[in-house]
Amino acid sequence: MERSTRQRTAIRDVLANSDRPLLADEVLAHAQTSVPGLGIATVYRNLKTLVNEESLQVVNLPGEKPRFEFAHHHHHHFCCEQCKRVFDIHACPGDLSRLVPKGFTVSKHELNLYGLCAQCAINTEETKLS
Amino acid sequence: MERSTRQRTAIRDVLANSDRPLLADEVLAHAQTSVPGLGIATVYRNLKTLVNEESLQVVNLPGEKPRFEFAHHHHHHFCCEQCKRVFDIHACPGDLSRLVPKGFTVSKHELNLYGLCAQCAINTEETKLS
DNA sequence: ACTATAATGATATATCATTATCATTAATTT
DNA sequence: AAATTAATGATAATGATATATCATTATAGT
Repeated sequence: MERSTRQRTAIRDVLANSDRPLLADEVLAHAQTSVPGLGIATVYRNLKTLVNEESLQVVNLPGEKPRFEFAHHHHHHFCCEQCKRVFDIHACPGDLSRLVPKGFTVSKHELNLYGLCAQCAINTEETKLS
Repeated sequence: MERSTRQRTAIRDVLANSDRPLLADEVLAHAQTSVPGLGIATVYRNLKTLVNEESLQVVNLPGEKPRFEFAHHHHHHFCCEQCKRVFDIHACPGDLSRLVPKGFTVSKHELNLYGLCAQCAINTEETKLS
């Protein structure tokens, strides 16, 4: 059966406590604060397991490496063009079947927004003023 | 200077006459009907050139290889879950800045719809009846 | 504590789309 | 028609990422 290890716990905790999807490298870096020797292979192994058991969702944005977050209700993503962090967006435009041609059926949709996050918007504003 | 070759013309024609984004392999297959000996390297070379000069747009869908289409006005994509073809959707939900948290600014968005295209929806319906 | 074996870490290797290489072909210019 | 050289085609090489390998470590049941 599955065993509880410090590595596995650390990896899961990092993802459980994140409010945004993380890169494998980010998971590694954060988890290494509690388990210094942690290797990237273990991160990949655990991510794969969690994805297979559908605990984790993969967030794929064009030109970006996959990010991972615990599966939760339907939502979308916002990618900050400055800091490159990806945020969850819990609002949704709703039913979009009106957008497709006659005869097409829509079963799901994904929406990615791009722009500046609050933090980067402030920094950009400050830069302009100085 | 740039020379006009049968290969280049064939590749451009395929893309110019397509109403949906095509995979490199699809471009190759279609262009080979007019230039049988055409190689994949030439397809990639020409795609790259066209993307660099911003004539072509790259369409990246999660888990899919890149597709290519001539650049035109803002639009979205519909991916048929059955035949895997990707269609352009010219309708748009419009301004989505209402969806993001306070302080965030939205500069662009991309929307991917999934479901069945008209053709596959009919086939699925027929299968159910038989 | 002992045992069985799941899990790990380091790194070699696989994968596979894309690019580079280079001999050959063929489109332009003269 | 000849010369120049851009473009092509075949395929080896690359690059980025993820996985496999395997000796070692450490968890959990007895």
